[in-house]
Amino acid sequence: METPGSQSSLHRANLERVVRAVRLAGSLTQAEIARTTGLSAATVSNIVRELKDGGTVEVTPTSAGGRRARSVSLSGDAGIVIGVDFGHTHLRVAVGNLAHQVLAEESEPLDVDASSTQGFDRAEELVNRLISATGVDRSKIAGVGLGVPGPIDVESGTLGSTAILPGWTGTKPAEELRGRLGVPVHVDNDANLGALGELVWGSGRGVRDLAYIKVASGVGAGLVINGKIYRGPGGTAGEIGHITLDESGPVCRCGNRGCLETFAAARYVLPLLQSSHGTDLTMEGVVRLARDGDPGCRRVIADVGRHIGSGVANLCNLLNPSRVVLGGDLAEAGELVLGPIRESVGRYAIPSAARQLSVLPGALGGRAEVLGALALALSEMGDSTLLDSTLHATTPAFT
Amino acid sequence: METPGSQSSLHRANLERVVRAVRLAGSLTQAEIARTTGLSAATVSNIVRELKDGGTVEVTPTSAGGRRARSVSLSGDAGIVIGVDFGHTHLRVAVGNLAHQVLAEESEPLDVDASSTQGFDRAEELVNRLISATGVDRSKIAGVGLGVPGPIDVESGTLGSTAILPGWTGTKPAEELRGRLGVPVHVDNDANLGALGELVWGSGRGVRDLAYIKVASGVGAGLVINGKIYRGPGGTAGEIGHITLDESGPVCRCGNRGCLETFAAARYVLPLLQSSHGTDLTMEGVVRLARDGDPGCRRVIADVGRHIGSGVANLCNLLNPSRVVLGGDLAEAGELVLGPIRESVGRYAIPSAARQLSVLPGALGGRAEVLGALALALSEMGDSTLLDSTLHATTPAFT
DNA sequence: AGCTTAGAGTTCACTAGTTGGACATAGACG
DNA sequence: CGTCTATGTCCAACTAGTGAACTCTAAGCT
Repeated sequence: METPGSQSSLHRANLERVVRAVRLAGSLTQAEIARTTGLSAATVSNIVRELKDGGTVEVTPTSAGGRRARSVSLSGDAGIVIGVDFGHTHLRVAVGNLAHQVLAEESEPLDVDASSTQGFDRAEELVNRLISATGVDRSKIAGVGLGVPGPIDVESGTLGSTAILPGWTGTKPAEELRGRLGVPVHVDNDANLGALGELVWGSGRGVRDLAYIKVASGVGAGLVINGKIYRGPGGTAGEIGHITLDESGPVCRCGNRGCLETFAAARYVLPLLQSSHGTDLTMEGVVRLARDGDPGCRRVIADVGRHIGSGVANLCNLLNPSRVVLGGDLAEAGELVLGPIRESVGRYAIPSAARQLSVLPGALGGRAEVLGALALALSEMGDSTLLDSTLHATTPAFT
Repeated sequence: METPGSQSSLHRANLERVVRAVRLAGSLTQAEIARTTGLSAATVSNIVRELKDGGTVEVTPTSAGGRRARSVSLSGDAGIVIGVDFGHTHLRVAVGNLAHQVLAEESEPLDVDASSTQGFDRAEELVNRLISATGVDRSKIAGVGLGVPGPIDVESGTLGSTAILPGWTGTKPAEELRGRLGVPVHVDNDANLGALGELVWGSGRGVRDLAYIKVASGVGAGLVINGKIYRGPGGTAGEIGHITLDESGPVCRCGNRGCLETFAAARYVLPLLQSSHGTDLTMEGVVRLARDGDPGCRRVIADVGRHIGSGVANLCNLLNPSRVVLGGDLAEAGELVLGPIRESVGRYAIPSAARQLSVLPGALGGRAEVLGALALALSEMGDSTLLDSTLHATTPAFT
């Protein structure tokens, strides 16, 4: 690490400036780079040569109005990042490059009762499979982002006690995976990664401040503030599920009464339908039935929406984000749940805060978390362009 | 404005680095500067000479173990910033320097019915008085921070409609004051400035994330996230007063029911005591009576505290700040109100979020907003050291 | 008192890096 | 085919940081 303030650090900064400009635009000629970065043409010429020699960038001829300009674009295999997402029932892996393109992505079911060792074995295997499938050079792997479905202390990397996956409590997933893959691994919880995923590739593009609400077995939120995930000093920011909606409401697993979760999370909502719809109902099933017109399921989903809306209204008053993105299984219900949410927000949030808020369904579905893991890996390797948006990433159809 | 990425911008950055190091430490020898900034001794030598010639910095001899080291410190009159705070009943002005020292501060009553023109006349007058009192050079004024007690659109600078001061709606206070003083003026609302003041000089020192809750005629919060005021994309973040605590509670001026404000703000709470304690009661009076043992006032204050605590618990679940600072008249009640707040937070916030939260009274009382205005002026002129804390500012007794 | 030592600041030659201007290049347009 | 125009490259000039050598000062030791 060289000293900051030296000439070489300036040079490095300028290299990054150029790379960022190219990434944002997709491809640029040198003259365009000079204009957008404010650097002189001579400097750009030098920097492009250096980047080309280093393999970070590719140069292809173009036809233009004057001398033939050369189009500069990021070379696809300059660096590879990997996203791994452990869900409650699935394991997902994605491989991407520095140009924010997803090269490959795969998902497989994961047994909830699997031991952590088994889980990591499967993850390692799947990563290896995707790497050889895409034919990229293993040595090009720059970093890995890892998502876990539970509270994780980002400092120590230790998984907290209420993890959905039993038997994983107290493990250090990042360390474990790092040991197996031999590259830096960065970990975060699923709500935060979902937020990041939707921010970079989904419904949050072009926005700097958003909340991603994930409704599944519990209710959590990932907050993006100024384009970055906000975790709070203690790492527990975004616990919207335990906002109190009714002081004398049902008892929540957290010990309080009337938390949002007790009105919206699968574990509290599904029992309402068990007497009428059977005991092996899942959230997915409820959503499907509701879309097919089942009145009971519709009613339940609307009620859930209203309660979520109350929580979102509070969040909106406090944080005034420009967008709220709904993720998790529930998001599949579309307007059936979004309508009541918007209605509730409109009623309970102060008008000036609600006015410019848009409530959207996640665009990535269950992929939000893996793609967020990818984005985490990118951002941890110093890619500060993630929020500058208008990223034209090609997200291949999920296989 | 020169291009970023050039050598001269590097030089400028290094100048700032040195200034920052000196400000943080109070005074340093050149060798110490070199060590803390990572710059070489030669560079530091050049930069210090440049700063000394420019008058930004003063060099005084010291005795040390080797060659006599020269102690470098910011020269007191290198630049002056001014804070102006319009309160509901007071006008306050403070003068400070770049070393984060408050040179003079004064307050005078302001008639609520005063026209905005009158208000600005008074402000201009008071600023002029303090400037000549401190004997600083007018041309050294680098910027002004201005606080107004109402919703202000920071972009356009227009005061919103619910301002406490009647007849000020629609004015552009920053423009107005800029016209009179001839220097850049930056404006924000009182809650945000209070937060900034407590962050830099008060109960928020050493912390990066805090919420400043101001309870007065209404209830508002200023949020500091990552050491900076967070206003939200629409500029209305921090509206904790309109969090819904009881869907069927009293009707609030915002049109909803059961907002925190209806349980905690002076305008809703004072009427509760009017039949027993007379109609010309103020919040200040209630606090005084409560401290003297009046059971009714104590009860009311405790109830207010409990409700605020509920709101803070929600905030805490969402943002997980490391500190909550209570400001406004109510803060004078001390433990009478803090106790119930803490109790309520402990009950309603999830333990992991509440664990490392401290709820403190503001250390600056009614001065928080002016000092925050001072800090705003400093930060707007590119002083990014405000949060790096351990600032040993000397805050003279309030005159 | 005199010598030594060690840390502080300065000077200088050197190096890294950016820039303006001159120049070569290549297509478009008449 | 000449002209025009925008592009990319080269070179000399310039800016700014750095290591090494050097000077300076006070304290500690003999």
